Amino acid sequence: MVRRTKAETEQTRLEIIAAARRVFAERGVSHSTLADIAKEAGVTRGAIYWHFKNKPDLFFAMMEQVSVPLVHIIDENLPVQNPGDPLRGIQASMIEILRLLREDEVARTTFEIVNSKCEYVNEFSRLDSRVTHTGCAYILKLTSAYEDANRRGLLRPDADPEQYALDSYLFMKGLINLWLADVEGTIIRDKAEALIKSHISMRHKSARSGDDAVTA
Amino acid sequence: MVRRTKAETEQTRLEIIAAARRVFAERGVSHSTLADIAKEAGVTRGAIYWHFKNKPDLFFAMMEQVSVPLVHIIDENLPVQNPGDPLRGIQASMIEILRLLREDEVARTTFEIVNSKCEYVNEFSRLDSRVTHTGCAYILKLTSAYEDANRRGLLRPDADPEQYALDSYLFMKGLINLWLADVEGTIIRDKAEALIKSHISMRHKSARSGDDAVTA
DNA sequence: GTATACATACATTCACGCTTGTATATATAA
DNA sequence: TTATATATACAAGCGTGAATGTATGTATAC
Repeated sequence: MVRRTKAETEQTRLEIIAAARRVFAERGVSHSTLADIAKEAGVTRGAIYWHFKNKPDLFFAMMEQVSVPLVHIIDENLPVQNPGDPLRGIQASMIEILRLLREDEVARTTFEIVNSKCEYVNEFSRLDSRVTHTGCAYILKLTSAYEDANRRGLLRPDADPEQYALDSYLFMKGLINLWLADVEGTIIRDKAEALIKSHISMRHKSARSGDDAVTA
Repeated sequence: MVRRTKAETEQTRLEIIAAARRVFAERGVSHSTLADIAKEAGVTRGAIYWHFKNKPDLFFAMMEQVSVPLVHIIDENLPVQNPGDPLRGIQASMIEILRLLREDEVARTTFEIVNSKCEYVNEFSRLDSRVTHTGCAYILKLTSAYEDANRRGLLRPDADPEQYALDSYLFMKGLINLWLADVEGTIIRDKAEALIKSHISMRHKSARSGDDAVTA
C-alpha cells in the first residue's frame, strides 16, 4: 500500500501510537521492538519511521496524548470550580485526576508505562525532566490556591501555603504511584477518594463533620 | 585465577553487585549487559553466573543491600526513639530516611535505579510487588504510631489514624521520588526537612511554634 | 510528473545463555 | 605428613536470535 488521504494518514499515526502503548505496557519500553509495534498496528517498521524519528520520539508522542488532558483537568478544577473555597478546587482536581485514572484506559495505561515500564536513561532522560516540569507547574498552581485559602482564613494558623502545596503534590504523586501498583485494589484503590478528603480536611483550621460545610 | 578463600569469594560477590549498581545507574537495567558489569567489576561473565542465577537475581541482591538497612532505620526510629511522642518517632523515621538518601551513595543510587531505571515487566514484576510489600509494612507501622498518638490525644479531633498513616506514606513515597529527580536541588532537596516537619505539625491538634514543645 | 506514504530488504551490531576448560582450595585417606 | 579426589571459582568461546537504522522499491494522491 502507499499514499493515502490526509485523514487516513493521521489515522495510521494514531494507530501506531495506540499499538505502541499496548506493546510498551506488556513488554516494557526497552524490550518493545519497533517490529512488534508495527505488527500490532498492522503496518511495517517503515510506516513508523515515516511518522516518528525513532522510539523515544514515538514514546514522547504517546505521553503528549495524556499530559494535555491532564493539565486541562487541573486548570478546569483548581481555581474555577469553587471560587469561594480554594480547598474545594484542590480537592476537585485530585478527585478528577483519580477519575481519569479509573475511567480512561488510555490515560491509565500511559501512566503505568511512564511510572514503571520505562528506563529514564540516555534519550529518555530528557523525557523524565519533562514530567518533572509538568509537576512543577502543578505545584505552582497549588501554591496559588493555598495562598488564596490562607487569605480567606480557611487554613490552620500555622499554615505555610508553599509547604502545603508541596505536601499535596507529593501526596498526589505517591497516590498515583501506589494506585497504579495496587492492581488488586486492596491497598488504596477503594479508599483513595476518602483519603483525598482526609488530606484536605487536615488543612482546615478546625475539624469539620461532613464535607459540605464550606464557609469562610 | 580460581578457587579463593571464603572471604575473597564474598568480596568478589560484593564487587559484582557494586559494579552492577554503577552500570545499571548509567545505562539502565535493560541496556546493561552482564559483560559490561563483569568488565566493570574486573571479572568475567563466568564469575557473575557463578554467584547469581541471572540478571534479575543480581538485581534483587542489589536491592536487598538497601532494603535491609531501610527497614532497620524505620524500626529504630518509629517506636523506640521517643516513647512519649509517637509523632516524634514518625518524623524521625522520615528524616533518617532522607539522611540515608543524602549520605549513603549506595542507597541513593539503588533508589534511583529502582525508581526510574528499571522496567517492571516479566521477571522484574515480582520485584515490584516486593517493593510494594515493604511499603505496606511501613504503612502498618505508621498506623500503629498514629493510633498511639491518637490515644494520647495528640491529634486533631477529626483524625483517622489509618488515613493519616496512608497520607504520610504517600507523602514519603512522593518525597523520595521527587528528591531523586531533583538533581539540581532547586525544587525540594533543600526544603525537604522543613517539609517533613510541616507535614507532621499539620497533624497536631493545635498549632505549635517550634518543634521542641512535645508533651502528652 | 512528483512528492508522499508507506513496504521491503539488508547489513551491522550485539546480548544472552550454554558449554567447556582450568587452576585452586579443601577434605580425606594412607 | 602427604597424596589424592573432588568441589569450587572462575575464564573463554560459541551459536543463536534479534533489534536498529538505512537504503531502496513502489503505488498513489495531489
